[in-house]
Amino acid sequence: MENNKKIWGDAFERIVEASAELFAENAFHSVGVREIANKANVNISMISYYFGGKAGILIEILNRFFDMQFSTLKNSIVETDSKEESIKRLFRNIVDMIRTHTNICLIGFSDLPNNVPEVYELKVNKTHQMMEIGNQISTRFCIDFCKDELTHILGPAMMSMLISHFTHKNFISQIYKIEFDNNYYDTYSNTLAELFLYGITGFSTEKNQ
Amino acid sequence: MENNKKIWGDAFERIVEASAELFAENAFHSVGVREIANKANVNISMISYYFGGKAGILIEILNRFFDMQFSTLKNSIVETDSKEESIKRLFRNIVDMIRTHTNICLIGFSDLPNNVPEVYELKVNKTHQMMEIGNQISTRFCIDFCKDELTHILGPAMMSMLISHFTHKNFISQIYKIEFDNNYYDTYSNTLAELFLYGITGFSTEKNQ
Amino acid sequence: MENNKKIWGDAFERIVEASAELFAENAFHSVGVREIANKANVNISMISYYFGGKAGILIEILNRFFDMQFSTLKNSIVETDSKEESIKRLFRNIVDMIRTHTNICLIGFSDLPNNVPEVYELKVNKTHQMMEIGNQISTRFCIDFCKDELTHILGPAMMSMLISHFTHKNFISQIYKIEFDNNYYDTYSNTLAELFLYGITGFSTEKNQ
Amino acid sequence: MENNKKIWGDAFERIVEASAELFAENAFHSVGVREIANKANVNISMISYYFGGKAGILIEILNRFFDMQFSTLKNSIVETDSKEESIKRLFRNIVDMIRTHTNICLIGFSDLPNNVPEVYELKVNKTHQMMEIGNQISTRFCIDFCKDELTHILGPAMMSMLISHFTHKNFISQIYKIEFDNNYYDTYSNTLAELFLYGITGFSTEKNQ
DNA sequence: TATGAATGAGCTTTCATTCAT
DNA sequence: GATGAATGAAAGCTCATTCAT
Repeated sequence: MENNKKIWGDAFERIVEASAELFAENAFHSVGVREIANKANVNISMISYYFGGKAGILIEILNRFFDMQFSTLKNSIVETDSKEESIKRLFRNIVDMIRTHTNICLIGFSDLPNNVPEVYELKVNKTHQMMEIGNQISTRFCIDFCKDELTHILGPAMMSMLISHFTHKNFISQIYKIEFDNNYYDTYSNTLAELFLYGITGFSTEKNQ
Repeated sequence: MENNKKIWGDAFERIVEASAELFAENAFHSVGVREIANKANVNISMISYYFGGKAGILIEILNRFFDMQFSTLKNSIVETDSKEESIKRLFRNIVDMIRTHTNICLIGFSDLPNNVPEVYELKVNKTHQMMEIGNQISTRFCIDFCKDELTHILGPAMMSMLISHFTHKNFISQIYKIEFDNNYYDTYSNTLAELFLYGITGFSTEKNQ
Repeated sequence: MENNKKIWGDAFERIVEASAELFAENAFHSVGVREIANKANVNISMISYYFGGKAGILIEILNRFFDMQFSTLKNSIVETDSKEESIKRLFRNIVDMIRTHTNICLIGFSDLPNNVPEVYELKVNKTHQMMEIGNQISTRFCIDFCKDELTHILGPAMMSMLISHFTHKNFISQIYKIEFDNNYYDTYSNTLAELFLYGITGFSTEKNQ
Repeated sequence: MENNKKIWGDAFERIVEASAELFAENAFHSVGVREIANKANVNISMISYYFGGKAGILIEILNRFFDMQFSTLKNSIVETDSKEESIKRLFRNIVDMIRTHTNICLIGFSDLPNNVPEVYELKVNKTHQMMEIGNQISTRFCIDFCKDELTHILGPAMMSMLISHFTHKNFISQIYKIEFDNNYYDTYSNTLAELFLYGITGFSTEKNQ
């Protein structure tokens, strides 16, 4: 498929982008191929032609998501970092990733459809790989405190924490009149990193000093 | 509707329960009314009869979820608690709530459909109420460290952290052979409470002592 | 059924009236029993109970219509009338009938559903009786000019002419700002009677004198 | 839509014809899309594809009807005609139109559904146009006798008279054993024209001479 | 008599996909 | 490569009617 993308016109890419936008806003099953084809400005039958069906687009998006996520995590491991620097760099990188690829990340982190076999399998496989990477990261800077069996608690907890703002963003912006700019996301990333490092007690101390 | 439930037969309740199970497993839009009617063992037209349409079931479930969530949060505020006791009690109560009403909670915490106007409005309203309760809780035991503007970060982060395990449960259980019993959830609740209180640094210290 | 009406409460009558109103405005098949029951303020099942089904209401209405129509026509024959008096009296009586029982007449004159066997049969029977009455009327005052085979042309033509205003009333009143009062209907009845008697040529002469 | 008809297959036309037949026999609301699709020998979803829904077919038919009716009326105005020739030509042309397009005309003249907004609007618009054309015709050959305010009486009366036979045809043919051939319709058209011109008095004189 | 929950067949419309061109 | 007409299944919903109470 990677090869075909070069041969095929940019219709392929337009479909992916349109779908990412639509799937991020509404559930996979509630987005129709007509809607996608419309937004992408391509003929309906191109979706089956390029992707073998609607699910194929989701697979493509998920593959991109997981590739991106894995490389972001791996690239965040810097040997010379202290534990605090590690976590802060990690959180900053993840937040950057989500900000620059919000749609794809919202889709990747959301509850994916379990009733589409291909998607389900991919999710199982990638979750498995994710856990391994999580272990590597734990090993890197948490070796002295994280028991193995807790990886599966702290890992998902950390990722869920980080994405939570983006899934609630629309609602939060209706209530609090906040401008979500670079400054905001620096604070966001740091606040959660410090929460993760020192908890609300340590966090408070630091902030109030 | 609360009154009607007593008058109406238990078909009403069977529909709610079947739907909760199905909506928890797959997205709202990918569950059909025929599937619901089958599982609930009722005639398909009873869904419109009782709920005015498929969306009505989701509204009923969401109302139950938010009622439950609000009362759980409010009931977790005990004046005599220390900060640590507060957080631990809160986390324990939320985990209990999720365990006893897993389906409803998975639905309530998940990305709800934005393209169903009634559901969207309810979500906006309830998110607003939720933020107010979050503020009350912050005020109760975080007054000395939580700046107001951080409620909207820590609140969603906390809830997302707590639900994260349940959304990943099926995948985790395929990888790690863990028995999810009372002991497990005591640990789970405590681990996250301590993470939230002291971060991974304080957490590790305590655990390793 | 005549007997039952006295025994039964006025629910029977309320159903007939509500249905007449609804059937007059919209086609029989597009009016639901719920709508009828609502408007008549009775329980849905009363319709089947009293009338044996939705079609039963239409049958009741049609029977009333044909009874009314037949007696109106018969009562319009006055031995001592001249031909002109006959026609004018006839037209006046029919217009009166339509004005006082507009809904029932609109239903009776409209295209009745052919796909409801009971209704179809009734329509065939009553049309047959109607033709006989038409013949009697022709015989009474048209004997010298109407060949038998023309009854089936002039009869329907006359009735259609007379009802035509009422079927178009809503549209006409949107275009011409006319008050439909007693005066209007005197003119209406007379205009058509004269048209029927003398045609537009005779009619014009008379009017312009 | 006129353009598309050429591009689209003859499925479009088959749907229109099948629907015209069915709508002419039974009310719009009592004809199902399955029935139409069956008769037209097309897939059921083609109805939404081509017409956007069942109502779209009716709109198409009504547009054809009104176009046809308007051009028939306009084409019946011949400058050199005497008043009698005018009316006779007009009636002959209308009867011809109804005979060659019976189904469409029966639909167009019948009580259209008021509860389909698009249809209702079209009916209002076209009735308005129809009245204007009626005025033109009155002006042409009735200028000396028809007061303006009577157009809305004589116009509908005339059209209703002419269509009346076709709506009663099935019932009439069950009672009178008449062959409805060219001769019959020549008589039919002439009888009504003379009725309209001279009334039953003049009519009888002429016929009996 | 009167109720309203329950039924099952039916409705129109939309779905993702295919195929001849 | 690309089109858009065509397909058949399934979607959510409404229908008139029935039945136990």
